Amino acid sequence: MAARPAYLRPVPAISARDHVATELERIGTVVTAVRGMTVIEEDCAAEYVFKVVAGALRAVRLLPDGRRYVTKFLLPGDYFGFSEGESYGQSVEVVGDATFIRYSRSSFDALLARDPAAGRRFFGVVCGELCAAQERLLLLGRKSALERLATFLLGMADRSIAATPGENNEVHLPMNRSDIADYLGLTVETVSRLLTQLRHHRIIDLPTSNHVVFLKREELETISCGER
Amino acid sequence: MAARPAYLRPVPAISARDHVATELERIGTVVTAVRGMTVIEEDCAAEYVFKVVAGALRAVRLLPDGRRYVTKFLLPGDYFGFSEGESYGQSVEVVGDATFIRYSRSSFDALLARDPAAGRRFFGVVCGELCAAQERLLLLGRKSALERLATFLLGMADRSIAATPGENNEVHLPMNRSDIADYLGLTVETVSRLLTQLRHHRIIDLPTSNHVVFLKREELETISCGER
DNA sequence: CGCGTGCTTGAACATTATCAAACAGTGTGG
DNA sequence: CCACACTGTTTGATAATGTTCAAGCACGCG
Repeated sequence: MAARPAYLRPVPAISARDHVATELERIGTVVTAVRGMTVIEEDCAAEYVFKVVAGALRAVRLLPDGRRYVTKFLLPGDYFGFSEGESYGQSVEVVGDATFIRYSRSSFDALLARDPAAGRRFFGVVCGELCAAQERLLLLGRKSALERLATFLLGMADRSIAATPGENNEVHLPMNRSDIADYLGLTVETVSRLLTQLRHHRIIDLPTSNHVVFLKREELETISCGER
Repeated sequence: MAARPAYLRPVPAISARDHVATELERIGTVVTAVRGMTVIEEDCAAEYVFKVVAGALRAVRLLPDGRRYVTKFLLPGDYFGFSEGESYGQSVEVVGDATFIRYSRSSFDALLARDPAAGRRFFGVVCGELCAAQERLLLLGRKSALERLATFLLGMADRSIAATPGENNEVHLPMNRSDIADYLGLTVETVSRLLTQLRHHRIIDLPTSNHVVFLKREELETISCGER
């Protein structure tokens, strides 16, 4: 088997073999997109809902003066494009070549309208997203730069495919320093400095700038929840 | 009519007169709670879902060392207690004496299971919450202290009852400085200093410490989105 | 080989936090 | 009714964390 980085290994389009999954399969189209492409543009008509199959994307919001915030990194299994109103609330761009499934909003809505199981399913999905967002509000509101970075690294490790959460000891980071900084509410320089600081303390290793190895996972965990 | 502050004026328990509302009405119990009470405790079994009728509450998350973050202020019309798993993800405490409706999780789930309209409704509600959370991620990640405060004041004005959004020129703040600080990821001192700064620039007035009057709304709006 | 992009490192600076103290408003008990 | 205590707010001086600006380095690509 070819040595593809984990984030590029595809996962099955639909994981749970239930009837909601079958219905979704019927209405979805598989799409691939290359690095840098914009999949969704903020304030444009919300015509589709998506699910990531492989690769990585980022959800982005901008301030009028150009300051950028990365709301979320989208990895295999994640949905995106949900919106309450007529238009999308944020842009979504491709970080590393990605494959995803596209569902038209009208057929998605029709599914919700006729099938209570689908409604409950997606209600749960969005509740989970909301909970994750709250976790990040805590991170941005009350954690130090180092704590944010440690939390991020552990979180990425837990989210990577085919990893037992809490046990994965290396991560490939599909995004660059600038994306990480904008995700953690820091600057590129600070992210870079803290990574080298962790490296000098032999808590992580950085074989390449996108490949992180945890040398002392427990210590990272201690840092991440602010216990020092 | 008694001069009750707007945040204590009750709103109808159920606003939209549709059949989902009727179903909800059947399964809800009205509850009142006094200032300081804990309605939901983080990590406890998620047995109920709630909807605020009057008053104000705060959703809170804690770090092991005691740092606190206020995830959201809950005002009349807001739902709370949604959770993906078995337990709540955050605590909810009463800020100003509150009245709310309590729905048991099992009857709420049953409603979702039999009624597609209910599923869609709450899917939409949670999507809206998610969007608001993303707005706040941008605020915490990329806005300055002053920008955060301006955004907060305008946001509270828009959310107060019986106000035309964008036109309300005064707000009563049911929460104290410490709550505001924990909501904006700042300290009490910074919040206080920035409020007096806005007052000295005659952008707001503070007849009492919880009553804010907008003297130059446009300027607040300019500040809030970082255009200066 | 040279260019470009992204990453790292350093020095000076700014913003916001921390520590400390004074002040205001409210309720309680003498 | 006043003194007192309590809580919440404001203000000041100092310090820390993270930013900004600037330059050098590394890797990949034409």
